[in-house]
Amino acid sequence: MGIQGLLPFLKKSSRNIQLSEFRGKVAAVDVYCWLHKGAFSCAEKLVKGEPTDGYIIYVMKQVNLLLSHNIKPILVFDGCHLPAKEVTELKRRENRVKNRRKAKELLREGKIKEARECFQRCVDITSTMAHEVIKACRARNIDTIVAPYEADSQLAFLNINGVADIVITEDSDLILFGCSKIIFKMDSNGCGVLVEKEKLHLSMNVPRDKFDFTKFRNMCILSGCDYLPSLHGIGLVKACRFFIVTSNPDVYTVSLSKVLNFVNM
DNA sequence: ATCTAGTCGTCAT
DNA sequence: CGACTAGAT
Repeated sequence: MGIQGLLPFLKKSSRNIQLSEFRGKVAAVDVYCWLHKGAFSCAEKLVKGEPTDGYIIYVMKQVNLLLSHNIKPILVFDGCHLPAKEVTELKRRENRVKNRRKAKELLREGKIKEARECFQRCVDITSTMAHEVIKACRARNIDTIVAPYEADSQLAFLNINGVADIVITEDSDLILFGCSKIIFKMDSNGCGVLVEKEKLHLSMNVPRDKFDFTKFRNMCILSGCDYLPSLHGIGLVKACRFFIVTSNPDVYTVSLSKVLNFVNM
């Protein structure tokens, strides 16, 4: 679930853009997002195990959109699952099985439209599908990378080290990973929302020289994240208010009573 | 005003 | 994954 409500919180650090602004740049792409959207168009065939290239067509359409703006794409794929997220993965698998049963049932009853919705809910992006897209890219000389684990950190690495000027994703965690420029909600017209690291202080309501990225990251962690149970009643706004006044930027050594006292709970 | 937990949409005809 | 929202605090 990442950080709840991070993108709306960062409205002052965001602006609408068009891909044409990034002519000549290199973009690292979180392909999982495109794979998932593309799989929607051919969900039933994928679940039934029937051959389809619908998702490949969609990914390549997006790739062509970047190329048409003279942007060089580097497609980053997910590698191994993180052991820390195994529980989440198991729940998702369970959900898929449930929806698959329901889809087949609806199909028998002749409720085609409702069945399709269930099929779309239980699509799984397999490594075989990823490999098909990689082959399609290789045939067209498009760079692809398979990350050791989740693509997030690989995307951030490429951006921080200057290999990629921008990152294209739907995952707000990339902001915490330290990316300088991220495009969210990119549509098929090349419009999207750009979030810049250099503008993060605007959303925290502090002057640029008072902004500390570590504080920002710890503020997000305090508001609640995937990796550990979170404090009830503390969201981004309260976490932000706390970190503006505290001199200690370390979320782990700050005393709990201090936090609770500050937000008067 | 803020937080939580649940539901819905992503494609494309 | 996020967006949106009803409902609780």
